[in-house]
Amino acid sequence: MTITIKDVAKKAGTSTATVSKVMNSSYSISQPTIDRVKAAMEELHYRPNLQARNFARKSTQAVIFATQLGQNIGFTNPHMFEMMSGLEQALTNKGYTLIVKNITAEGIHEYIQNAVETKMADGLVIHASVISKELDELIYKNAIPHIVIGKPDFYNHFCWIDVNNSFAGELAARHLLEKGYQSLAYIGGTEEDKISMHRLEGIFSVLQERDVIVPRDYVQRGESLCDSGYFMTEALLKTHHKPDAIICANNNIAYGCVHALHDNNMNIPKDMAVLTFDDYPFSKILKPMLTVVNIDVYDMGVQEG
Amino acid sequence: MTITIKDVAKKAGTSTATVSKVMNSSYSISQPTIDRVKAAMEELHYRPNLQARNFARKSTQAVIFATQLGQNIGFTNPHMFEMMSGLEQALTNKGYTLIVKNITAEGIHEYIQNAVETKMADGLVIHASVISKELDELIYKNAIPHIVIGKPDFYNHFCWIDVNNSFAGELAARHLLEKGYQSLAYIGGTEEDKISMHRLEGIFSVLQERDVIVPRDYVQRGESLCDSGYFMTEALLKTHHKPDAIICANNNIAYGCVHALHDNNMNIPKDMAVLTFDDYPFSKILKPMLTVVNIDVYDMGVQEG
DNA sequence: TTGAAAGCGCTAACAT
DNA sequence: ATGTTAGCGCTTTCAA
Repeated sequence: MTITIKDVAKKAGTSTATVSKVMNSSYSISQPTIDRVKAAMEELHYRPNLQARNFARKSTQAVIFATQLGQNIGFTNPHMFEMMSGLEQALTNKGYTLIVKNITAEGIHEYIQNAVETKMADGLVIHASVISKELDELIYKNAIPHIVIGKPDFYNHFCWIDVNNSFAGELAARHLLEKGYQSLAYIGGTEEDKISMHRLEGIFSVLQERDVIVPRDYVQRGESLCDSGYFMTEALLKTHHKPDAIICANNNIAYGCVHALHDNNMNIPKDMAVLTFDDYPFSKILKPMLTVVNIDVYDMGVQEG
Repeated sequence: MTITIKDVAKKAGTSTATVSKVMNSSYSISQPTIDRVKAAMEELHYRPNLQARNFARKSTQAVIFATQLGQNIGFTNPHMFEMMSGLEQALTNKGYTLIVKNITAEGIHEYIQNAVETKMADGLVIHASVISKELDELIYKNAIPHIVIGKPDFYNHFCWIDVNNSFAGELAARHLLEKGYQSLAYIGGTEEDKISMHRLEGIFSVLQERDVIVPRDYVQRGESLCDSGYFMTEALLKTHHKPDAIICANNNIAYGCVHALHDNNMNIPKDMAVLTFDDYPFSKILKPMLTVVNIDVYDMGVQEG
């Protein structure tokens, strides 16, 4: 029924080995033979069976992206999908296939072990939200090809990459100080929000280095929501000495911040500078261009390749 | 090196066929043999090679989700990832694997053809944003197992599912009218936003059925953004006869709407009812609970299974 | 109830 | 430069 390498070989009057060699353009085959084989392939509409090929080659040409999905994840964690998209792109370029797998930190050890033992994929990309110490051990002991996206928060042997949020924070602070702003405020997520905390750390390190003192109420914490950004900004405006620049932990917050300033008739950046970290979607919607420390999460996915 | 079915057979003193039969619990094997084989598998830590199994069975146990990814997609299309997550869930339950593939409407025909011919997957899930007439033909002629997510906007043979947005609109309108609201306004996306348009259609059909006349300025169009919702709401508040209920096309818009009402000191739902369509994230952040026509996009993905 | 053996479709030594 | 052949690891008919 389906055309196999045998059919092609027969039609071309060669052996299957020769056909294989032509396909993989390895070994030396004479031009006439190549032509005959190619003609036969055309004529028969031959398409090699990838499964058979990979099986014979003992490779899968696939990479598993293990992360926590579940309801509302599309809304709560766009960054992850952004990375996933970048990853897919990179893998495609290298002829790999992306398998997406939903898993929890509890289940991952078993899953990965099984995936590796049953040879489901050649490599793994693991979101930091689902790693564990046992997983570290498993991966280390078995030398499983992997990469963790996001910095692990415990001692480990993982190979990981992350956006250097602390550094981004430093950049942000330096930039503002260099522009002449004196008193920087930060409105960020909760203490659990590591990204926000890292950005704050970076900012602090710069301010300390320059002996700038930050009033307690210059650092506000809240949810990563439009509204929360709004309220935190209003809180800042009520402080004794108003700051002259606000660094927002992320875009949701920045959104609310801009709103609040607008409602208070404050001009950006004249009355108040506003800075945030991700480009999207500000490039499109904000008339007063905010300063943006652009971090390419998509690109982070691409780097995995 | 790796333990194969042969090793198990040897250790259990049987043939590989028997081992295979034990694994697939088909055919009749005596209990003692089953025990021996299982013991051998345990002892050797045998793990069947899935690639080999699928190859022999001529199946891949994989489904490709073809959609358009690319930069910022995580932010612009959370719904899609929501569906993807549901899909993954459903596939996992059936022992299938989800392959995610980025593709455009231009490239999909070639990709799918290739994917099918080279036997990359057993089935396809295709996002409506990348379908085309040629694809329809290809899939129809070759009887390729598939499902399109989202309603195609041209005559076709696709097997597709979609959220019935028009019906959701009807529900919304009926609900409000039954609660005693008289003049319904709609703030929605642009004309290109099909979801928004379908919801509006549903609303109109109910209003027409009851001979309710809708003033022109009761239907506002804008971007699917927080800000846009804000401005559209303010526009509504400036109309001659203010409406007593606002239906928002989606949550971004609803977000801005609530804000605007708040800024205008209007109480929800006393002064104005607000209704929107997706649950998330209102369940968490809004004190005055909005009425929500909950559409489970995640579940839509699950249905694919 | 079990086993022998012929594949699945391709690759890769090894020979020629 | 080309062909022979033995796999890859599992399934599945067919016979015993």
